[in-house]
Amino acid sequence: MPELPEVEIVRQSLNKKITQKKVKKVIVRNRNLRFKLPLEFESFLKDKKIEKVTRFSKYIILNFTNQSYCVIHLGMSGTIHFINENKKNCFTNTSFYSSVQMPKKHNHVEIIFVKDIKIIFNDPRRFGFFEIIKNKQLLKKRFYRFGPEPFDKKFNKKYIYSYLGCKKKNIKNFLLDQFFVSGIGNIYASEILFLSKINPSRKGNTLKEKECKKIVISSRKVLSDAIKKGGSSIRDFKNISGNRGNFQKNFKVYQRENLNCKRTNCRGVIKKKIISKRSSFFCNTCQK
DNA sequence: CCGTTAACCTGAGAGC
DNA sequence: TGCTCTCAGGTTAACG
Repeated sequence: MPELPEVEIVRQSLNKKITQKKVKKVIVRNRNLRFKLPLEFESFLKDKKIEKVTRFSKYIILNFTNQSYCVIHLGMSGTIHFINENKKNCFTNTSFYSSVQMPKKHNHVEIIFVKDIKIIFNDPRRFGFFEIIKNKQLLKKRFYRFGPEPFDKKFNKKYIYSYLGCKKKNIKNFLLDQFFVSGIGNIYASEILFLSKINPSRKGNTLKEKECKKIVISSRKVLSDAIKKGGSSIRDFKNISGNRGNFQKNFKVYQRENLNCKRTNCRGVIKKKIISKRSSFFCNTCQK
């Protein structure tokens, strides 16, 4: 489901809700996630206190006060629900896939804090996963191969131009490659290329420096706009606190096949093309 | 090393 | 209704 903006929204609300809270109990109903949940998972979390909740790329990182960590990936369909037993019907805006009614069937992990506050990890497809990381060095090691996030100043024209070099892979796949750039997924890759006026099928080695610059600017714009709008909710998601993702209303190309191009003075029509088994949307007229 | 493919899963929606 | 097929916001092991 979630790309950088959606994960950031989840991080923000989690950070508000569980900072300084101590884990009282962990219940695992299904260990068979994308990677099998380690056997020591429950005991590792128990009695640890949350210092803060951070994020790298599409990963949520629970930072414990003793400098250890729990890394969470939501996969395609994972959601985190916040529940305060003292205030019934209190959900955070951490769901982008499911409706308010959580199908209990897919509640795989519950982390219960003091004062009857808990978070529930729900994931129908089970592509999501948890990892425990014992110290700062190991956390650094976990992400050392990852490319910079678009907001990082290392993600600049020169970096992109030299990384693409003579490589023949198409630019759409580069944007999805987390070792090149971290946090972009299938929706935002299409949106970023539209804003950059670059056709998703263009081979990496054909991009000019000026186009690399455009990718820097547009990826920052698309992702930060999406965060401002609370992320994208493709399914008809609503939650009780009333917050929901709204960026889907701003999509210029994603899921707009056969509709008119939104760029001023462009009379093009949005096309859909399967690139490496994943759908890409683009304007055949203004994306060269 | 590079680029592509299959595999991991469930559920919704389309078409018959 | 019910069956089959396709598709979905991601990652990674394996292959040529």
